[in-house]
Amino acid sequence: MFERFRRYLEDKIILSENDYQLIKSISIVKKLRKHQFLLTEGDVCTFNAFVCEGFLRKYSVDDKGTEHTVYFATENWWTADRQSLMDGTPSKYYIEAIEDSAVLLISKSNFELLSEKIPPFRDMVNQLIQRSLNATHERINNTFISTAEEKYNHFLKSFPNLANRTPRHMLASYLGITPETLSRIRKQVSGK
Amino acid sequence: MFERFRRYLEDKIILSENDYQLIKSISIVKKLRKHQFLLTEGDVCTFNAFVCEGFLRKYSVDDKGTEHTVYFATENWWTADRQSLMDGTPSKYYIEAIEDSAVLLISKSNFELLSEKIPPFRDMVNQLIQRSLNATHERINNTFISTAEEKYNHFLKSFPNLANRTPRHMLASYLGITPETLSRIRKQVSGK
DNA sequence: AAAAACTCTTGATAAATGTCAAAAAGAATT
DNA sequence: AATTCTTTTTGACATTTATCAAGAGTTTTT
Repeated sequence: MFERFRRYLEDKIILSENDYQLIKSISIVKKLRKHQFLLTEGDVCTFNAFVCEGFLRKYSVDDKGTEHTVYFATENWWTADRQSLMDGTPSKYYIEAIEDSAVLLISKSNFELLSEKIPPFRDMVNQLIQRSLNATHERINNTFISTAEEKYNHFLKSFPNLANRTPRHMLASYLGITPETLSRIRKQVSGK
Repeated sequence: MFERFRRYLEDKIILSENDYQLIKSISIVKKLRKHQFLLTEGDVCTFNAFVCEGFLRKYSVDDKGTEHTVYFATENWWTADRQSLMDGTPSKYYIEAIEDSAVLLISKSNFELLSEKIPPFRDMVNQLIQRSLNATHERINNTFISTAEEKYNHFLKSFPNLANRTPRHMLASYLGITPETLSRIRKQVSGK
């Protein structure tokens, strides 16, 4: 499993063999079966997770019991609850495997160690976070600008490889609409 | 004006007098009158801006000409279009002074210089971006979870000091509702 | 101070999306 | 292959929010 992560890193930054050994030594492989949780509400998140294979989502549950998907993560993506990780507060989110998955866990302290010892790693992470922030702002903007149908089409265009893998009701909850509305939109769109 | 920024920095990190002199030497003070733009759509954003005083907002304009406020910035906040800044692409956003304001501009290259020469500065910035990302995720989650009224109340609670300063139609566009709906909500809420 | 230009509120109506219930389709399990 | 469980679709109806138009308040400009 670590090989995946290594290839990911090789693609982004240049590291010594020692660096890779250090990273490998602190990485924990975790396999998850479909429906299994990596994090549940109330937990304090203690890791960053790199997705080697599979498909996960992060979601919250509101007072009425409705799920709201805030994030998907598939191969080569990261996932965690950064808020909880940063502040040590209990998480409001669930992170659940949508498919059988394998992730690499790096604990908070080890992650800080890596950032300290390996500047290129630190810079890579900071750039990722920047990009993530940009993408999240973009998502907010789209959410407000678009109708349900436009949001659906925008998702298809942005994540063509996720479209078929994503259960509809999870996609609906990611778009902020009900499964029924999504179903009707899909019918309309296919008729065009 | 630089004094404001200095106090802000003193509050967060420990720097030498030399560091402050360096920072001061590359900071550009810019005063903005109400309605004046710091950035307009199509511009490439070339700076990070620290708000010394005043009140600004960042918004996009959709096909129908409707404005969508994505961000407010007041004293001690930062503003920029990071996407455009990072990639050198034309911005989709306007940044406009809502009140007479004074900002400190730091160009992209000087900002990188500071991050390189002054590690505490770099760390501070990275932490800010992390927090901003957390807040933005939180905002997305709230947007989906909440009704218009809840979003309004949440804004009041989160930014009590902005509530009275913010023109209603801009607040409405930040919440993703129309000014008319906001007006009706305010009437309801005040009746309680 | 009057006029003009915004901003906010109110009312009537329309459109989009949500809710609830049930049927249909698809997967997983026996 | 049959059964059970889950997911998706469909229909009828309700609710929320948007739209359009007009009027009341505020600010800004002349």
